[in-house]
Amino acid sequence: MAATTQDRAGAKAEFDAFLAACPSRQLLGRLSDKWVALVLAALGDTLRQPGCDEPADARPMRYSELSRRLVGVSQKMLTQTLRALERDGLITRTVTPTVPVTVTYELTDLGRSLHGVMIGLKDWAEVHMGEVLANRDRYDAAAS
Amino acid sequence: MAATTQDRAGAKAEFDAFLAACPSRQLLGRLSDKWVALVLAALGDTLRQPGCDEPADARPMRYSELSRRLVGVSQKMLTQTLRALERDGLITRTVTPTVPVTVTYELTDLGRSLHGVMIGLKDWAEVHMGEVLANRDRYDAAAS
DNA sequence: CAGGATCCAGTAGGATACTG
DNA sequence: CAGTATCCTACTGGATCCTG
Repeated sequence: MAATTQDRAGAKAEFDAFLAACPSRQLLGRLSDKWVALVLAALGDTLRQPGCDEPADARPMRYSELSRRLVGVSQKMLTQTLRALERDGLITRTVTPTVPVTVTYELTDLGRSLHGVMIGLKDWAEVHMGEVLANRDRYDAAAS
Repeated sequence: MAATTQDRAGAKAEFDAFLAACPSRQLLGRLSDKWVALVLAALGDTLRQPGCDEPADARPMRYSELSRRLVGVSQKMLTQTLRALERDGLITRTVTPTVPVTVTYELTDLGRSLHGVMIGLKDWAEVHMGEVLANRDRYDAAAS
């Protein structure tokens, strides 16, 4: 997944996010979004529920299911994020003409390739939260 | 680095970024920042320069060096980002009282543990940029 | 149910000028 | 060199109302 070494050795990407004009800089900005991380995490996480330990394969999720999982997300942000991810080809949107309509979202292969990174980010935040909190206290105390 | 499986198996974190009130949600929001990703990537990337292939250990970077590497960053954003990262204990700030003053930034152990994830994100953006661009074209064309 | 449309407050973030 | 301080705009993003 994190093929950092390989990338430099083999076919070097012609994109460089360190450069302001590079499209990858803009893409990085797009991916660096709380809701993007959470949506991607949620969509890939469905089968990793308590009880089941194997990642298996992701189950599509409905709009309402996502909005319930991402506690506090506004429908505007959720829709906006989903649209952007769909446009970039990270997720698919499937409309089933039931009454009322059913819409499901699912990771594409491309989205799955990013899922690991996003889970890594989310997990890092959860695992190191305590340490970060302690660091903040120390920093703020020093500035007394 | 991405100990996703391990985290669930072992000591489950008491933080859950899916919950709005959880501090880790706010931390995720902070980390989900273009400049955070680029600063962290830059600080850990110093020894992985062309020519040298081994990651070895990161060299501290000066403020001006960072601002040159992160093309297009404003001093406000750079300073703001560096302060936040320092407060959270991800980087250290060292002032050497030369004339004029020299300030260097370096990853802490905590910062290094996040570096891999951030590099993963940046590299993903660069590697899959072409594919994403193609997906966008297809999406926009379909909405004609 | 799954959004679209609109309004509006808050803030992110650039530009500029100044300092130890 | 490495910032701090201030101003100001543009966009983010929540709240609200409406629809197929």
